[in-house]
Amino acid sequence: MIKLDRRAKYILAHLGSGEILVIHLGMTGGFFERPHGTLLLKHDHIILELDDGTRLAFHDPRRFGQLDLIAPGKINEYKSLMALGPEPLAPEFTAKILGTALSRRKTSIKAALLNQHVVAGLGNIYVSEALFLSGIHPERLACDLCAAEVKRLHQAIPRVLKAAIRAGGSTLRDYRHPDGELGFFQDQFAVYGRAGQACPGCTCHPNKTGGIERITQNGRSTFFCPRKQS
DNA sequence: CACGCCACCTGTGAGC
DNA sequence: TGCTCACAGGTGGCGT
Repeated sequence: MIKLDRRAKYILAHLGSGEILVIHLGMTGGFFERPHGTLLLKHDHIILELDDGTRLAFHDPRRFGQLDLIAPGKINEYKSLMALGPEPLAPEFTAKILGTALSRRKTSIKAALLNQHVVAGLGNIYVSEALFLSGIHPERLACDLCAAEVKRLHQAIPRVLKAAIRAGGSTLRDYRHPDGELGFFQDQFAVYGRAGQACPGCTCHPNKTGGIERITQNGRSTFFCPRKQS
């Protein structure tokens, strides 16, 4: 392997052969060292032997992950990467670009942000968090947002992602691994998974008003504060 | 084309 | 205690 790269939620491993190994960790995928002579674990699906002899296992209990070996020069034809939207942490991600993309979407802002063609790399958790930070109701239509709201969203998205990266990512309740370190951003969630609780800095009383609410949009949970998001 | 829905998969935890 | 079952998520295929 020559170098590791990333695009959206995909890891790109450039091999000496010119091939590129495209890796998506899915929900529960990850690489773990399995020294020679040690046993593989249940859910170790693929074994990689590195140049220095290190034996790595791709461990993925739910098998949502994927590995694709792309022939030299063919990465631009790889469909999963072709139509991805801008990287939210790159300079190319401007409020104007975001606003233009959203103005063409006649779906909820929640669904639009989950769409990797609009912005690349946001998952269900971070969409809820970004909408809360922006004060935008998740059921609003993407094309109905005003410029000020797009601007707030454009600021909130990198803020949420950077905070999550700083905290080492998020580890949800059903994924634990003896060798794997856990992320701790889940402890900082403002709304995600906190239905019925008070949101940060909440001045209303959860027991009287209901606190954070959970709804289902396009088959996925959304958490939001109906008083702070409109 | 754009959108919604469902399948894929398995560990977890609530409820009986 | 032991069982069943709904639920969680990212992506892609399919139907509308």
